Amino acid sequence: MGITIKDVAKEAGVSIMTVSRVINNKDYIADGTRERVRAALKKLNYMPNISARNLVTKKTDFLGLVVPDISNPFFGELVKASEKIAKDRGYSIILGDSDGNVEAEADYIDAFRGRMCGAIILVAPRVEDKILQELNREIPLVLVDRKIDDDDIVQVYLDNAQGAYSAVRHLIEHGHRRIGFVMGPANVPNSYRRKNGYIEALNDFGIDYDPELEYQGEFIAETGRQAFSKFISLKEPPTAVFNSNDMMAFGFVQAAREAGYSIPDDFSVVGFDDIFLSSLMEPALTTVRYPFIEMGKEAINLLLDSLGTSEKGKMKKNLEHELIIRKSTRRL
Amino acid sequence: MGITIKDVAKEAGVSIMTVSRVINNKDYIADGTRERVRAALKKLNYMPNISARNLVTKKTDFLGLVVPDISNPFFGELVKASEKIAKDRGYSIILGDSDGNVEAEADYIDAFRGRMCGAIILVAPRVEDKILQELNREIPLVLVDRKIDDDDIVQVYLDNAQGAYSAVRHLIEHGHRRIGFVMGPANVPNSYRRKNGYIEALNDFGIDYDPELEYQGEFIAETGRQAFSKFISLKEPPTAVFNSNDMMAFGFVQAAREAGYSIPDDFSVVGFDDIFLSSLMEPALTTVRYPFIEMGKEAINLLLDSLGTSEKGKMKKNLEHELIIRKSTRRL
DNA sequence: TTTTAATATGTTAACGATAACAGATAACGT
DNA sequence: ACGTTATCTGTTATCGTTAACATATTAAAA
Repeated sequence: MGITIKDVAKEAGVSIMTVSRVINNKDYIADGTRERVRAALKKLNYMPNISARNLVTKKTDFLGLVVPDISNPFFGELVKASEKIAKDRGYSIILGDSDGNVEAEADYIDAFRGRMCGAIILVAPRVEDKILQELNREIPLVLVDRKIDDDDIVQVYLDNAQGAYSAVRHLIEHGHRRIGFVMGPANVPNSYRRKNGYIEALNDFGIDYDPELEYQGEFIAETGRQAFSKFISLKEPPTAVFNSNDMMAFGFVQAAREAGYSIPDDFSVVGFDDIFLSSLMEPALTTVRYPFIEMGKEAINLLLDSLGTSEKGKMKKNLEHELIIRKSTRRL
Repeated sequence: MGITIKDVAKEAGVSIMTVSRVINNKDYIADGTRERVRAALKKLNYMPNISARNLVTKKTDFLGLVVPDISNPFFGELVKASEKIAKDRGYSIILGDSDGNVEAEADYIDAFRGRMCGAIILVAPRVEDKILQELNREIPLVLVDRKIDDDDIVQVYLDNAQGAYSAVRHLIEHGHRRIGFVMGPANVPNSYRRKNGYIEALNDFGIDYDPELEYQGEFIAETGRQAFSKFISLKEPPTAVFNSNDMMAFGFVQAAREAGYSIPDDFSVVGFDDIFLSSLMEPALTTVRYPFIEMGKEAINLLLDSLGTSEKGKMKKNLEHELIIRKSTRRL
């Protein structure tokens, strides 16, 4: 069926080894021979059998990438940036969408191990640390958007508590004292880190944490809508709401408007992530910019750089957040 | 380094062939033997070497997927749906982001051929028909969102002219006669098909096509902004605008508002695609729903089903569009 | 000229899995 | 009881490529 190196060798009148050398640009090939081989290669439209090559070299140029949700523009940007860098450096991305599901994350990890991926890039907030540490012993690994207390694991992350702190401080500095908090899943580290930042900011400015002002759900718009319903039914509703991500903020804004309220007049709303829609929505959303493109790029670069060295201790990157002030917040 | 089938065989006290049989659930294995092998498999945490397996079976469970832009939620949804179906059916997706670039599309196609993908899913509006036809002879292929006049090529598409026609008819039926058209790249089939639908609708309702009311650019928000600038400077600006996609519509709306105009009072705006943001923007966008999730699902299912049969002639799926009327259009 | 090094190519053995074939034992039908 | 079939396991060849080693030629150095 397929053209093999043998066919090329016969066509060019040389041994398969010579063909292999030409393909891999090895030294000591006579110019004439090289040209004859190249001509045969082209004539037969030869494509090397990657399986055979990988089998003998024990390497692959596949990188496994697991994200919670590609259809979320947030991760879309990250995947795009990663894929670009990977391609530039000669690697291909095998994609896994875990749908935010722990089992799926673990399944993909297993599948990627079996598929002989050269390395794995994980945006997997839910898998246990222990599993990751075991995995790291077996296959090169980068953790994206997740900090883990293990110097042997390459990681790219952002201080989420700090980001949340900036957002909440911004609200407080604009006179808000009753600040609602829309929280993500309790078992996701970045979720409670954002909560910690929220509480810390309240504390620093002498505001008591009121559990009534918290609504917990998923990182989706629907949760924001539900949070609105809860907050509006309160005896003393909040004047501002810090959402754990932009999708939640959208949901909140949408529900508020449908109920006849105006943003930011009735509620100041802050999000987290700064996905593409945040600047387009009405009103444009004040949010914490999450450097997801840089994350993707850094992840692949760090990973590929770490492949050679053994000093992964230095292979950590703490990226900076930025508070983007738009139109969804106002001075009380 | 890695555990091979040989190690497992030794551990279980059987031949490698017996281990292979257990792994692949072949018949005629004594229960006791099967259990011993399974125990050894588990104890050693064995992972088959996929390269070796692929080499001998001449199959892979990789599917190459090329999309123009994963960070675009439109394609994000498509990729997500495809990936899910692929996973359920035991395949993995290798991702390529062509950035809407012809060379990149071709590069990925080549890379996927070499990587021994079992099949290729292409969302590649720009590659030439001829290349696709050649490719189809060599490797199973599905064309997504692209109609090609070749019964041997599996394809999933949507009548874009019809969709555009619905959108423009909706505007005409609401009393608009001067309808602007924001067009995508001229060399992209779906781009001029949408134009054809636009013109056809005008014709059917006795409106002359006026080149002045057309602005041509890329499928991005910026083009919508530029279109606004052009249209507003016209002696007689349009009262409604049909954008070739939602992103353009966003840009148009954004620019219009920044210039102090109101939608739909000053301009009725229609988009195309119905991406996630369309329902969230203010005003919610009237648009033509593009069934991208169904497309992704159908593509993989059709592809995988076609792998067995040779009657690809029937392997075409024409999906239906739907006009979603929201708040960005009004009766004149 | 002879030795040594550089250049150029070929031969053989792996890599880790499955296919194809074959051998052995147990079960069955007549 | 005997051949036949079903069940179970093992041996060998093979997939397409590169690594390691070997050989042959040419050029440079002595």
